[in-house]
Amino acid sequence: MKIGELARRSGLSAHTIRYYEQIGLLPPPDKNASGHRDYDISILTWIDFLGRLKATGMPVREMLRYAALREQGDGTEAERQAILETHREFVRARLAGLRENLSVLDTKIAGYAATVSAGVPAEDKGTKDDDHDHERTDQRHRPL
Amino acid sequence: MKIGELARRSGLSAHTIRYYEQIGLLPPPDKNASGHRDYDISILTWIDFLGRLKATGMPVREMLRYAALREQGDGTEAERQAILETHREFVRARLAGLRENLSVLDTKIAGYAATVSAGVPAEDKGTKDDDHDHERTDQRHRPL
DNA sequence: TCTTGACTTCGAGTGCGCTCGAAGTCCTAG
DNA sequence: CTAGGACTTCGAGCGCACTCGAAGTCAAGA
Repeated sequence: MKIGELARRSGLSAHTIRYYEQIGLLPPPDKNASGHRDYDISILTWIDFLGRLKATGMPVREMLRYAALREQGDGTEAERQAILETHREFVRARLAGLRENLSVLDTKIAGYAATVSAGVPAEDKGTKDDDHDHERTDQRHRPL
Repeated sequence: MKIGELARRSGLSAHTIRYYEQIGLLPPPDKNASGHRDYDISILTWIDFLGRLKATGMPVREMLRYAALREQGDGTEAERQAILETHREFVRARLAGLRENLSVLDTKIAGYAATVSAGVPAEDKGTKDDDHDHERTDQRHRPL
């Protein structure tokens, strides 16, 4: 498979694929007589996994550590596992934070919904810690 | 409250606070006789909310839209609500993706755990779509 | 009085992760 | 034979969100 096809199939651009190879995220592929890159289909699995690491917020530097171990092959499994376990904790924390923020968002939207439907009384809907924007602070106690 | 204290209390740096003001995320605060910024405590609520938008992946450009509406005040509620609802969908999608990737991560870690404990047989643990790294592709069918 | 240190504005620099363009080579179809 | 397009390397540029430093002002404490 040449780089163009890999680009199509992986969703990365050919530019990005070369960049990933350059920094060491992708192993250097075989090249044909013309010097063109010739990829094994299995690279797609790896690219997919890289995408997941990326999507979960792993920085490229960390992916590089993992990729280097993978290249080294046997004997690096424990370290690779450790990297993934650490990352898993990171992802779990992110999920928790995201869930919390989502609920704040829900509350705030509910506040707007109340305001909009009830026709502006915005004050004293009692969503406690969320004053749902308290507008410009300088007009104290909103004159109405 | 002066900028230093706000920095301490908000977790942002004074530099970042001025930057946020400059781009329009924070409203220009009163200034005292010496030209120093004098913040109302309520700004903390707003900064906290901005932090949540940021933590959930809202780009600064979008926060700016929202902040501008907030500055405009009354009559912009529906639009602000719409922004938040759109963002909520975005966050939900992210959560779903994150959860999926987390489970892939779990599977992969389980694969490593099996390899490590069983002492290398790595092949045929049967985690289906995850060959748990398939090492260097050029050593076909792994010679052992 | 002097010094310390928090504040001001302004513009330049940083780190990340690509993204693009230039200049050249090579394969294939018409 | 020629035109087109995909490929090569190399290095520069970009968008985002800060982050920092320089140079100067000002207020309060020893």
